[in-house]
This record gives sequence, structure tokens and C-alpha cells, in this order.
Amino acid sequence: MSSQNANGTARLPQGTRGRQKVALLLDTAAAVFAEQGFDAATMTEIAARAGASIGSLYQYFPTKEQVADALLQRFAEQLYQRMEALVEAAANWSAAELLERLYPALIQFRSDNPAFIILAEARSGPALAAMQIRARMRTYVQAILRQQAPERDEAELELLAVLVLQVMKTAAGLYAEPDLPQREQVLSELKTMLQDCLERRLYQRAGR
Amino acid sequence: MSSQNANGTARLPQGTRGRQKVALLLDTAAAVFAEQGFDAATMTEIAARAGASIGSLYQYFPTKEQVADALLQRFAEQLYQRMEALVEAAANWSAAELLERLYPALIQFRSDNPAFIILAEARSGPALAAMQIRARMRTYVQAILRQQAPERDEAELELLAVLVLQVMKTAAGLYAEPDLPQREQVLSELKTMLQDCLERRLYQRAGR
DNA sequence: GTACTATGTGAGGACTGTCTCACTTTTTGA
DNA sequence: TCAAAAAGTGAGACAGTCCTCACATAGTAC
Repeated sequence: MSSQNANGTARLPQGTRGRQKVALLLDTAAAVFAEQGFDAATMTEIAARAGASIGSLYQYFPTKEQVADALLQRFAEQLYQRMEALVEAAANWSAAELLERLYPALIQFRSDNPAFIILAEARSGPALAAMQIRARMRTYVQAILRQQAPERDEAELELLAVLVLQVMKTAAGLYAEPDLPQREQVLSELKTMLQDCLERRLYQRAGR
Repeated sequence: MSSQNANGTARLPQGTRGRQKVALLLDTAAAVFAEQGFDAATMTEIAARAGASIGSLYQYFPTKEQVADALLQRFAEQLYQRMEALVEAAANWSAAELLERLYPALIQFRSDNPAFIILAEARSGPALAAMQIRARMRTYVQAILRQQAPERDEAELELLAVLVLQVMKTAAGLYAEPDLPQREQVLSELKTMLQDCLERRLYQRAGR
């Protein structure tokens, strides 16, 4: 319940000054969310750390949710850009090379932007935005795989895309667990498993 | 900060009545945590739903954190019991059978007790309890694997245990994602991958 | 310089949630 | 039966957060 600011009117920044401020606010919010999580983070602290007043923050983001949404959106766009670059570059890669790039790219992104996963998964409710992001990521990976094996049907490619992303997620999660023994070995084994699977299902078994 | 109730004195239940009440409170807390998450859940609601007064709740759990800790503890004990049963039963299983049992056992437990993961991972901070649980789970899986291949050295067994648990976690996570296409196929492919890996590393490559 | 708009400010209202405490009711056990 | 111990109660003190609003300042066009 609650939904004051009923109109939901965020003043969108008109000049460069406003846009810079918004960027700064989002950066700060990212830091705070990353440290404290969505629920524990407070608007007051975000504003203070950004050197702004609460009022100022509320001008652009009438709700804490909207801060999170905007931030998530920005993260998503960055991610999409990188994925598009990968799709383009992946035209003439082998499955092995493919993983060699996808792996670090995704893991890097997650560890560079810790607030991303926090907002994407720690948000309550159905998390519509997060679902859309996942769906789109799937289409990117699927596109990459399609370039590898254009003759495969879409269902199979989709299956593999889901699988690849899921294993990536696991791999990224490994970095989060602080006490985990043999992190590196587990990671490389995971990669090997996935690679074998891809080669088996993409290149062999052609006729099925 | 904060830590009123400075002594931290939870009145521990003396008679059967008290123990039943505590059990009921924990059950209710589990439901509320599962629905709303740790932060959003309120002591007031837990008490109300359990048909108790807030005062009563606070007699046994002076803090929301302590409710969560106690609950997590209880979950952990249940899990340990099942794992111990598995270790015992696993003596004469193949790797394939092993996964055939571990898989549903762990997934089942998670979906039967949704509050478990919520408390285990959605808690802020270093989450010491969760780390201990993971470590102990590792020793169980490692024990199972050791029975399969006693001649393998511990490091290799540990590596595989970590890997198995990690893949399990992924698999369980798949059930949580609502929109995911081809869930079943992805799941079975994941299992196949893991199984291949186990057979390769447990039984073959004996010398090395 | 002046009128106008964009941007910034922070005290405080409204609300919610944790936790306390003086007190009542139930159970135990002699 | 009766007294002591255990368990239960709920109004409200207290603290913290979201968000508003009437006003102040900075920037811009003329």
C-alpha cells in the first residue's frame, strides 16, 4: 500500500546540469544498494552521499522503487550494448572461443556492478523488469548460437541458450560465496562441462 | 546498531506447552518469511497469525533476527538428518543412482521449505550460519562420493562435492524462475552433464 | 538588470515497525 | 486448596523512514 505522489511525476532533467545530477544520484544509489541491499538502503543516505538534499533526490525519483527501476534500466542498457557487440564479433568463433569470451564478460559485468544482481533478484514481487532482462539476454545468446549452427531449430537453440545463461549465473554466484574452496578449479570444470555439452549438441548429432 | 533487550534473554520454554508454542511460532514465521521475505516480514504479523500476542512472541525471541536464526537452525537440522540417511544408503549406489536421489531430495527440501533459502541467502551481512550449513553439506556429499571412490584423494572429492552442490543449487533455482522456457529439458541436460563429469572423474582417470 | 524557469533545500507530517513493561491468566505441585 | 512459577497480554514509548511543501537559490533569455 502507499503510493503517495500519486501522479508519479518525476521531473525529468532539462539541461546538462540536471542530467549530470541524475547520473550522480544513480551512481550513488548503486553504491548504497550494493552495500546495504534494497530494503536497508535509505533515500536519506543516498541523497546525503551524493551531496544532495532529500528534496532534490525526490524531484527526480518520487519513490525508492523508481530509483531502483531507473538504475536497473541503466544497467540493462549497458549489458545489452556489450551483448550486441558480442553477437557481432561472435560470427566466426568456435564454441570454445565463445565461452572464453562470454564467461569473463558476464562475470566481469556482475562484479563491476554488484548492485545489478541485488536489484534484479533481491526485489520483492514478480520483478517484471528482471524477467524482461533475462528474456532479452536469452535472445542474445540464442543469436550467438544460431550463428554457430544455423541449421539447428530454434527450440534446441533456446534450450542451449537457457542452459548457457544458467551456468553463467552459477559461475558468477561462485564469486559471491566467500569461503568456497577450490573456486578456480570448480569454475574451470563448470566451463569444461558446458563446452562439451555445446560441442556435442551444436556440431555433432547433426541429423538428430 | 540496536540491541535492546541487552541481555538477549530469551525465555526458553520449560514445559511441553512452551515448546509447542515455540514450534507454532516458528512454523508461522516460516510462512511469513516465505511470503514476504525477511525484511518485509513483521513481528506483529507473525504473532498475530500464530494467534499469539506480540509480547508472547518476544518472550521467546527477543529479536526478529533471533526468530530467523532459530528457524534456520531448525531447517538445518532437518536437512542434516536427511543427508545422514542418504550417506548411509548411498554405500552401494552408482553415480547415476546417486544423482537420481540427491537431485529430488535437495530440490524437494527447498520447495517444501521456501523460507529456508530466503533466510539462508537473503539475510544481510556475512551470514555466518549459512556458511556453516554449506560447509557441512559439503562434507556430506564428500562422504557419499568417498564411498564411491575411496582411492581418490580428498582434494578431488571436495572439488566434486562443491561442483555437485553448486549444480544442485542451480537446478533448484530453475524452479524459482517463473517464466523459464523448457525447464524440464534444461534440468535433465544439467543432470546429464553432471553425471558425465562424475563418471569421468570418479571412475576413469584412475592413475592421475 | 530583469523576468522567468530550472534546480535545490530541509524541517516536519504521517506512518510503520520494533520492543518494553506492568499486569493478568494459566499451570504446576505440595 | 493455595501459593509460586510459567506463560500470556496489549497499550504505547521510541526510533526510523518515506515523502511533501513552502520557500530559496542558480541559471538563462531578453
